[in-house]
Amino acid sequence: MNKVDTKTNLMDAAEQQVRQKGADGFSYADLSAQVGIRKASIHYHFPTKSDLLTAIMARYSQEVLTTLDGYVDLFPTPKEQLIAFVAFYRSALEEGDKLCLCVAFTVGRDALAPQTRLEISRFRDAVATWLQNRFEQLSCASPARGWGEDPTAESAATLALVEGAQLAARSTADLAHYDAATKCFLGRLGQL
Amino acid sequence: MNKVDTKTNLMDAAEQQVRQKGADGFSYADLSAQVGIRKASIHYHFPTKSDLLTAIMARYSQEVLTTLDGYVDLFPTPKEQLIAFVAFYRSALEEGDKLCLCVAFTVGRDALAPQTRLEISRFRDAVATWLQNRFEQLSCASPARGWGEDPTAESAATLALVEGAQLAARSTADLAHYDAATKCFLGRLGQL
DNA sequence: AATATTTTATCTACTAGTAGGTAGATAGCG
DNA sequence: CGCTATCTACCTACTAGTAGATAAAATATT
Repeated sequence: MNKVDTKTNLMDAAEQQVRQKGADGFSYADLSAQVGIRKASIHYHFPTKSDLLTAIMARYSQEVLTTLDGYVDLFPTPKEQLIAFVAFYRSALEEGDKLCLCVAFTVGRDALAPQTRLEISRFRDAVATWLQNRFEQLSCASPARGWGEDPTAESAATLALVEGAQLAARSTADLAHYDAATKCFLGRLGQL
Repeated sequence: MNKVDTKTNLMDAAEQQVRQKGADGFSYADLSAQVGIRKASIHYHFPTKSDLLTAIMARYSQEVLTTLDGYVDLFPTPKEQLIAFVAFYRSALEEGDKLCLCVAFTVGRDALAPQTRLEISRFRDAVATWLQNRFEQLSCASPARGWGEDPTAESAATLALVEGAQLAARSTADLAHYDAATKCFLGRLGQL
């Protein structure tokens, strides 16, 4: 079905746009040019821009959380799972010109529809919980090494670190800034 | 001089708007209503929006760097200076509805004028250098404690942490998220 | 000191272009 | 025929920015 693909194409284009320029940084006209469909036709698939934004946030959330859960099966230790987490947030930057959708949405958060905001905070909570579980396992596996004394705080700090590292990289479109910001964390992980 | 104040009022209003909603999130009409001047009159003071954005970034940069340099004189140890740094980024959040101007600009960075971008990256570099100097002093004062082995990396990590913590707080307009994200860092500092 | 000129800061009124969104026609398909 | 997906054509509201008038204040000239 080519018809269904149009919807996916629109979501792909919109996600890319938001991650590059923010929710206010693109228009249905931009999408129209990118997907090769008339501007008005977009409204058939997504009646309002809010619908579109909510849809891409929900899809993004699902995809990322599936990936993270996959890491739990894929890597045997919490240490390796956390390394994969940092690498995943690095890969989300692509050429240094994109951010995590969640980060891109946060700046203009007040102008978003409540449903979009809900999707965003659900995502953030889920990622934080995932991280917290990793740190809890870490404290069981190798206690009293400075890790896992407060898995909740470690989780919040790690999420802030990778999101902040994305901002640093985005500010000059240079992935080296991401690597610099995450170096110490990875170094401390490596000592386990 | 009331005349000069108008310019300052415009910059104050614009800075607040950008930090709340991003550069694309406000218009000259919004500013007009806020400052009590006709929309067209704003162009007298700032011919283009880019001029205005560059001006507020330059002013912000100067103010923040002056504050940070003040901390070096105000607090005797790098440890206390770093604690003040984390507190300063917390205070920039105000009620949880504002971000560091630099963070707010970074999402829509591609659409900004080159001069604005320059001002942003200069600011980022200056803050990173300030942090690096603190970590270098820290490694002299109390070496071999896990700190200061790589002041450059510690600096990048700390900047990413506070900026990421701001995002976390902004996402739910709750300062507690900032505190959670910075708790481990402050805890590790406190052990010195 | 009185008058003329320029500058400053604002206004009203307008432009071209873009935003998100709507109405209604149309083409293809089961 | 009815449904899906698209189109053309349009709307209203808003965007940044411009043109030109105006009143007051600062500066220069007589």
